[in-house]
Amino acid sequence: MESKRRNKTKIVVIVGPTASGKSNLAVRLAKKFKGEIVSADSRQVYKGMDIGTGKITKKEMMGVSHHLLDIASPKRKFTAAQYQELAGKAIKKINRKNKIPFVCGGTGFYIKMLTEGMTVPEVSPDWSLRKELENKSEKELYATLKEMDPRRARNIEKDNKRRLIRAIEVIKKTGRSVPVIKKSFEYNPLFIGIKISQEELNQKIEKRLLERIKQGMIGEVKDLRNSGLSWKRLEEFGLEYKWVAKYLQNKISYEKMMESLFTDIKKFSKKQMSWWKNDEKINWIKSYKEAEKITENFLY
RNA sequence: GCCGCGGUAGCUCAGUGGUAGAGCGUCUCUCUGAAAAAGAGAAAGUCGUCAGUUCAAUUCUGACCCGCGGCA
Repeated sequence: MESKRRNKTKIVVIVGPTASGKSNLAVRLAKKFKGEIVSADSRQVYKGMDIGTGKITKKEMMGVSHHLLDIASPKRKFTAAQYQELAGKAIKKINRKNKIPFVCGGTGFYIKMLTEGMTVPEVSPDWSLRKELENKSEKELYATLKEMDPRRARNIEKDNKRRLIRAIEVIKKTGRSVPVIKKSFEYNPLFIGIKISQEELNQKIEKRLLERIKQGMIGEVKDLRNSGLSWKRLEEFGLEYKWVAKYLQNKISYEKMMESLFTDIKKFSKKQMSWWKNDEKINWIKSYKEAEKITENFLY
């Protein structure tokens, strides 16, 4: 096992819920161990979405290079497969400079795709087909899938419309069954998770939200709208963008917006944890010192 | 003090003479190009208290307690 691992690129992966202080930990570690950061965040990839996503500022970067921020237009949908490819490239690039890649972010699915090298069917989304299938019921879609791809039908969730549509999309385009997931572990990762109680996290979330408001989060959403994004699209992004957009359309009051933001962000943080809490590969740390020590042992 | 309305799951409320439901929340879980997305499952109530009618009461009756509104 060890000899096998020796040839693989070492990466340090930092996970944790929103507001737990991942970015700061990543920067400190990267600075100490000559690293660069690869973000794993499905919203921070978009340009113009800064305050609402909690994107790190130039100053906070402390000179450490960051990859996969501001690489997509919010007008188009960025996908997990694109992420996988671009993150892979970024890691190679960092590696060639003899630096250590530090993957840091809150999107569990992206991290999983990257570290487990999941091979996802190479069929790009067909939005008109999806729209068409959207009109059918889950039952109908399941029946269709069962006929076209019984293998995939066996392990899919019958009530999950979105996934049923995707599976049908794949079989329609390729004519072949949705393949069983293959995993390839290209990297040798060290997983570091930030341990924090839900109560403490909730306090941080509330404090941070008030700060974001002060920093002009509402104006940011207005700007995005003025740049041509539809309200529907803004709501699709979720959390800050969703609730501020509803507020700006006068669908809800300011109080309702704040209340929904608190509850939704807390909910989101719990959902994030469900990706990691039972993962035995993760080293849960409580302090920077601990993280530094584990990283040092791992790298040298 | 009188009149009216209400007291059912952590919260907001349905409901029925045969010991109860929903939404939200909580907890588990899934995750095959939207993942801040999409979906699944579970736990949870002495139905305000006491008494009466009844084979049977959360449901009907009475008293009491608590909350809200109105009149004094």
